[in-house]
Amino acid sequence: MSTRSPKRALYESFALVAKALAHGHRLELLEHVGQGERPVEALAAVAGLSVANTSQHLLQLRRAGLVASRRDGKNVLYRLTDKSVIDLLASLRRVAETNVAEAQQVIAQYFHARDALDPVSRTELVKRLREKSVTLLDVRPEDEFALGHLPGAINIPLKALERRLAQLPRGREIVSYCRGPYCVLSFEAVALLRKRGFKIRRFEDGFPEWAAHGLPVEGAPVDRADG
Amino acid sequence: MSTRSPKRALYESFALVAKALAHGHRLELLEHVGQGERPVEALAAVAGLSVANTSQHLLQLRRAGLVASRRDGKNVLYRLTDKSVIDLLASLRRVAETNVAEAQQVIAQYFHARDALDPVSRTELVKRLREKSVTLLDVRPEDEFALGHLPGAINIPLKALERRLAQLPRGREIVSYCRGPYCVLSFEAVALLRKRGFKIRRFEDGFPEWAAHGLPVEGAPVDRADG
DNA sequence: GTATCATTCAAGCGATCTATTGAATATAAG
DNA sequence: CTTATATTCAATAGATCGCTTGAATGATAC
Repeated sequence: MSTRSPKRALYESFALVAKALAHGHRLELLEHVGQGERPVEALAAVAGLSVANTSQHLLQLRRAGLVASRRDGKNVLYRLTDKSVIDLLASLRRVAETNVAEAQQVIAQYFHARDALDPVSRTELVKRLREKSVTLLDVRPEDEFALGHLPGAINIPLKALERRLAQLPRGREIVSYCRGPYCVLSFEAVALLRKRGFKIRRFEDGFPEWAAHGLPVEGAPVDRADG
Repeated sequence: MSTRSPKRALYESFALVAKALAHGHRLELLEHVGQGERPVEALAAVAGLSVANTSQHLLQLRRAGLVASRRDGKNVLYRLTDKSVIDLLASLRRVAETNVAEAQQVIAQYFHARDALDPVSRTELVKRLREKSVTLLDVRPEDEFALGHLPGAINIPLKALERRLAQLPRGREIVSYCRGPYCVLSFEAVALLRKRGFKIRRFEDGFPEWAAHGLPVEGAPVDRADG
């Protein structure tokens, strides 16, 4: 391996991590793994990939130290190794959105309402929750909600939103969130609910970022000290 | 390009940035570009690569938005696009050093004295400089020093250190720094000077990180508002 | 204009990466 | 022990990447 100088060897180790990030499918898998511990099959389903392919990508992510796995009966559950992975993904997004024309174009075109949706920052959300002045809406699928969610959030998956409007408050401000800063679910939730006359804004991050900053979460399995 | 869904298109843009980081040579080039604006030839020389190869790598970095370039006479000068690139590199290093066995091994073996060298944090260094209780030593080559350095630092390139010991204070504490957290120059400087009886510690980061945090620098060309 | 220097482009070959397929392994259930 | 299920391994073909070579471009100097 390290037939080169230590300097080179170190750069190659860093490159190994970057290589693991260097594929759209793996970045998508990381976002899904970030919602909580899940088996390969479930990750394949949400990412729209074959199981074998998903397995290969996950193994690559594991070799790079970005995810870890444990066996649970017939399943192998994958999780992020570390909060530092969330930071890395955030840095990657930031560079792309400030410096890559194609990313800016996609964001402008499909996430156009981005600023118009009046995003709520993490610190603002913490404050608003403390003073109980907002209703939190989690629009992810039920199984992801079950793996952990922001405290007090109600879960109405985007697909069910239209027929469950009655569960949402009319006067009170709502803040919706989902898997991360570029997860479409809460973008669409805000668009839909505003059309229906609700007062709603978007949380600028998602569940994994919230948890990675050490803020309280509900419904998550205990973070077992691994062996 | 984006025949896929916007979500996929966005992931692919992010992957494009990661791809640019996914090669040891490009990471090394980024560290050198981070010292200041330099022509291709100079970068090729410090990185030990052919000019053509260096040019290709730099073009890839440019496509990914990590570096920018401008022509100055016969030369094309490359620079980092943005402070966010420094953050990204720092995040990448952090993940590798906490989660990748091979990186940990190299660090333990060749940068062994890492903790023993008693690194000085950025905030501590700011404080010590304010109270003028340390001498700052920049051990990078002269041309890099000329492109910008920490305020008040004296420049003695590592190669010249042994014959210029007289320029260093005996009683006073010295802090040395160079290109970044894993640049070997200041590791070796500390090792050498301690053997010679000097009181010296290592700054945990390097010049680019200092500058990226908005701290004052000296000797740098003005940051022209680009066109 | 011609000569010179720095950089980039274009083509090519070997090496690496990706997705698929079918077989192998590990665990659980009957 | 046999069967079923989840995941991984092994082999493969096609695509992409990395480096070298030699030619082309851009800018300066004469």
